[in-house]
Amino acid sequence: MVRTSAAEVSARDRILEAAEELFARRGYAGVGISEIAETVGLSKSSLFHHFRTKAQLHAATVERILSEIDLQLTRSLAQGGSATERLDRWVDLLIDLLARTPAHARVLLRALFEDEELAGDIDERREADDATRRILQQVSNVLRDGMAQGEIRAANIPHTLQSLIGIVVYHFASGDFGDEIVGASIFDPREVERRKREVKAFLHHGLVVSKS
Amino acid sequence: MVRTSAAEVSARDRILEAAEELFARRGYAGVGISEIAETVGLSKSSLFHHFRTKAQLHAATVERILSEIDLQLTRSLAQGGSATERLDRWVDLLIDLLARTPAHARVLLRALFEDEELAGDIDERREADDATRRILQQVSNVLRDGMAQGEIRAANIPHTLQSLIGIVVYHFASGDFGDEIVGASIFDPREVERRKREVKAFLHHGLVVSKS
DNA sequence: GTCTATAAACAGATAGAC
DNA sequence: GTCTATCTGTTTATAGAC
Repeated sequence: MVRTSAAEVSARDRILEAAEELFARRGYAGVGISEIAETVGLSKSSLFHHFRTKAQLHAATVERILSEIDLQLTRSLAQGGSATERLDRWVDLLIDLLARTPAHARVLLRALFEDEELAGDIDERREADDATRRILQQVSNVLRDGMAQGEIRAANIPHTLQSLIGIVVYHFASGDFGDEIVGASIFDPREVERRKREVKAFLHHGLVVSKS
Repeated sequence: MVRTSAAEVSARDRILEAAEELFARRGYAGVGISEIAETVGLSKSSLFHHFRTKAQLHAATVERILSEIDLQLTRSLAQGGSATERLDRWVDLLIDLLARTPAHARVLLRALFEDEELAGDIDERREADDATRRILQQVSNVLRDGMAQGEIRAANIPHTLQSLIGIVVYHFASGDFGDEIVGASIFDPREVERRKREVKAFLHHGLVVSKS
């Protein structure tokens, strides 16, 4: 990987930033290479110098997001604490990461749906899959630990993972629809803080008031 | 609206079925009119006889799904019961509806993300929006009733709606990724039943074991 | 590393015959 | 209601100069 020497952002990174924004808004098939090139201020052909195909550019975009999230979550979970504390911290941090860059959640969810048309064996895709596995393995470990300690209810772990993804990632990918439901921008700092509180309260108490 | 006289499915409906399947797999921009036409066994031009534009065909596809879901959920909620009972029934039925037709959840979630490129004022889109509003209003009412009765915890209703959508709809839209997480097809009847149990347990108890 | 020019395929949509 | 033929613009990708 070639790095530019100084503080200036490399052409490669500027392409990836523009691509993320556009892929988030219109998906893989909805964005043309020429449109990304225009946004960056390069010609179409220059993009093909940095990325062999459109599919590889997309895979690199997804990989960049997942690697960053994996890095930060790993660092946070390493700080220790009870399973409940780690789970709460995981939720807070993931929400912060997805709220800071609105394009993240959308690109990630869309990438899930677009797995069929992005099937080829691209290095970046394999790295993205690895990052995904690491992220999921770490939450699984927290849940398993919590269950062993009696801190966390004995739920089915895979289905719990799916619920956590649905609750956190879907919300920040829901765009105008989400805005309309909550009556404000889902990325408004006040609404982000509210989301953290509501998600954690959901995890701690569920919705239904216990009769016991 | 023109209806064929007998049991045979109209060309319009055959187009909508093929369109749903394809839009679910590759999204709005990823599917060509000619591909849909080929699947149905008609020429490209024949599709333009039934639907003025590609955007209208897509809107009609989404509208058909939402109207069916709205109809069934309305019927179910009308059967009465406590707020908790109605909420549980709502979850069970929505999961059944999304599990019965794998394309449904994907088309719906993708439509959320593709709101930008489908902005025009199409009749079918307005009807789809109305159905969505009715569906959400009905769950909101259940939640509000339950809170008034002390059956349901005093949570923020919009954020709770988002969580419910994330937990139920995302799961059935997650495709191969979801399959890999749960270690089986998410549409396998056993896994669907498990999803119902896990979601309801989540709603009733949360994840964390209460210390009180 | 960036460019212009171009290839070859495909998109959505329309005209008009039957 | 379905068809063939066609228009116009756009797509990904490549060749080759600088």
